[in-house]
Amino acid sequence: MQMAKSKDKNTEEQILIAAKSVFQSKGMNGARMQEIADNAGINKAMLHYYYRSKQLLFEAVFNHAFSLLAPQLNAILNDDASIEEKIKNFTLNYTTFMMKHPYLPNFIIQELNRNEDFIEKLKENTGFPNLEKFKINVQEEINQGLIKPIDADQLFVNIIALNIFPFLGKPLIKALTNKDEKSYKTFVESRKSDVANFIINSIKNT
Amino acid sequence: MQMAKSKDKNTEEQILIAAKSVFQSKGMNGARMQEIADNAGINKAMLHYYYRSKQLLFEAVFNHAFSLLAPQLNAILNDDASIEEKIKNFTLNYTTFMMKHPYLPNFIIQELNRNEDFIEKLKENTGFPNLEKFKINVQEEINQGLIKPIDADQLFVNIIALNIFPFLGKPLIKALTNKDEKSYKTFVESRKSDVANFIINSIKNT
DNA sequence: ATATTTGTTAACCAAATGGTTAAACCGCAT
DNA sequence: ATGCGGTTTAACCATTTGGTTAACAAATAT
Repeated sequence: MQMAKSKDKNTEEQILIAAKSVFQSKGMNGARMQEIADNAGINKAMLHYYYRSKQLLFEAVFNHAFSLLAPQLNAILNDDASIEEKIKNFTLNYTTFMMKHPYLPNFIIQELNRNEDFIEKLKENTGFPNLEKFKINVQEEINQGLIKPIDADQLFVNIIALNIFPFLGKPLIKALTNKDEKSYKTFVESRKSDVANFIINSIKNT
Repeated sequence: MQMAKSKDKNTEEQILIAAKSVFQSKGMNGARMQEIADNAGINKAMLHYYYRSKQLLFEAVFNHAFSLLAPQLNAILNDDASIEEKIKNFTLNYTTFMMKHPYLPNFIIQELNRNEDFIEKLKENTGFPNLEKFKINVQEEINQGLIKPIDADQLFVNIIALNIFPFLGKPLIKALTNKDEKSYKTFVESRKSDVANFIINSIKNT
């Protein structure tokens, strides 16, 4: 029977929390099993006891991270609001969420670039974001004359680029714009609405 | 005196070429000195003969990479064309350039995130991009009523976000938009003008 | 020619690292 | 109390990895 349930559950979770922290800030290649163990306050052998190998532990962390990102993207893709509403909601929600998980975008982008095969597995998951509905919505609003003609893929990439980049390029942007941590935060905060307005200004018919 | 100049020069350069290739595709943590040596077709000891340590070899590669990026940014910041012209030129030039060096943006962003202190050294270099002139230009055009009011920092970030992100998020975008290598290339090619129009549409007064 | 400096290599080294093992530990059922 | 299953640890192991060394080769200066 399972016993010491509270205890083992706790250890397994502690490991995942520690692994998240280390993998997300250092990446697969930079992460050290010993550091994860120290971080979780346990013996290194426990990592292998619960998750066989570094690779599998990494995948547990990565899949969890991606499972946080995917719903954010689906939010804009699969609801029935107008394009304008979608963009406003997405920009606000996504930025708010990422300010709480600032390592997430970088981690995912970095690891997807490290191993291109990796995303193939993700595509098979149910819940992997699908653009079909968004494309239809865009086409409808173009036909109705609400927005200017634009390729839906391009629009989608523009939306996520404007929202994600401040988290990917933070060190670069901070240096280029001479901002300290505090003013950078204000800067990103402001983008919660600025970015939506910027996009809508561009595509909306007057 | 210096001798065997052609030969040593050649080896040193071969090392840098190989190091560029390996560091840019695998990052500092993922790169292996042995792989660089193999790639350059020389003995591993040569790497240390010419560049003392992995760290110094990495910095040589990184500084060179950044010295390719910086002029791209300066191009938009320090000329006297109108904002509209600047954006058009930058978008075309930057995308054209990066299609030839697709690993560059990712490499720089990734390594700046790995070591935040790193950018401090870069800031000291002459030629580190400076936004002052761009800010003035933007303010002038706003005052003249040519473009809508917008914070110059936000505009700048939007411009580079839209241009850089397709190279950072390539695996993700490819998967989300169901594009293969060829159609992704077409997609990015199209952005050479699409992105400029998108931005200008947003900020230009009619 | 030959001494000297520079370039190159194979062999080696110490530290780090992912992973394993055997024994100890702990809560519980009998 | 004893046995048993899951849990935890210290010690250990093999491999990888950045880096060094000592000897050798090649080019140049004298």
